[in-house]
Amino acid sequence: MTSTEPTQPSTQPSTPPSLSGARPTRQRRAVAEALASFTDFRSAQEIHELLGSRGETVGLATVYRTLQRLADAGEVDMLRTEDGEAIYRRCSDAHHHHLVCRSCGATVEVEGPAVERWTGAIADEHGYFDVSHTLEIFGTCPACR
Amino acid sequence: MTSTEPTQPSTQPSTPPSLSGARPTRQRRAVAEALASFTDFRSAQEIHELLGSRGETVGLATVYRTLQRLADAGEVDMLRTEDGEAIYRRCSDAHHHHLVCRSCGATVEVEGPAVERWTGAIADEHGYFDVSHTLEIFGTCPACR
DNA sequence: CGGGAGTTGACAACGGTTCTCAACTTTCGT
DNA sequence: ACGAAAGTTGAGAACCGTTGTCAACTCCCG
Repeated sequence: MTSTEPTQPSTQPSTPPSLSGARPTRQRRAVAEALASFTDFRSAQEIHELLGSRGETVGLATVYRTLQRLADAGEVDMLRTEDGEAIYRRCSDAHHHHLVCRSCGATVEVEGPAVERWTGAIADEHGYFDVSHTLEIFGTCPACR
Repeated sequence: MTSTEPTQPSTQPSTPPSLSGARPTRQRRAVAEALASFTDFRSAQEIHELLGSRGETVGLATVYRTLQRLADAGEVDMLRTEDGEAIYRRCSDAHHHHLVCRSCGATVEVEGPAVERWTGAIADEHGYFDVSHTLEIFGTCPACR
């Protein structure tokens, strides 16, 4: 039962995901650095725009390819919004979940060994292996009451 | 820590989701019945084909509309596959989660008071209220090993 | 039976994502 | 260092699941 601080516009920098294996081209580095500049989930298109607004020109297709590669390599988390859009985020090394405010989007990272154990146990119980899970908690934050 | 049986090609019939509120047209009934004929998750297009192969002609748009309506009404569960496609399945009324096979889609409904309590506690701890959550477990089922 | 609200379906439009392919980089072998 | 092979890029087209459009049709109620 732990947590970090809420992550509204938080813009503190961080270490970009490694390009493990891939050729370190200007474009790939740019995407990796962009990922380091935010902590919440962003869509490929948003990341593409972000790069554009910084003067880094990187083709949209390249952004998609790079994100996909990073996701495959486990360097970033990828998940789907309700409407099917893929969103990405560099993953902190620790596995965790999000408590998200429905109205303002304020996010708290939470983690709990209990859930991790539980999902593992459930999967085991049914013979499923190679298990992963997604869990998001939604609510209204104190500021929006 | 509970569960129901795995839900492979199991084809035993069941009660179709209710059309609560909506006009009981031939098409809506057909979709509801189709949903009753399987227990795993299917895409809108698969359901559309299923209907076609049964001689029930229902427009694709209507299938989408009906599924959406049922999902909004909580009559069916909707979730997204890894590649963003929406898949549907009639659901039991009790709140529960899914253990889904990544490769064949076999689904087990699971429930666990522990998680429910945990999410509530976490939310409380941060002052969030009006809480809900989503949780899906993915893995490879024994049959697909 | 009549009329308005609700529903349908063919088809177009949309939007996110992937594909294509020629031009360009990077990396190696020598 | 040089050149060739392999990998990467970007613009645009193609894809495909999904949603919108709108005239024709159904259902329900009086």
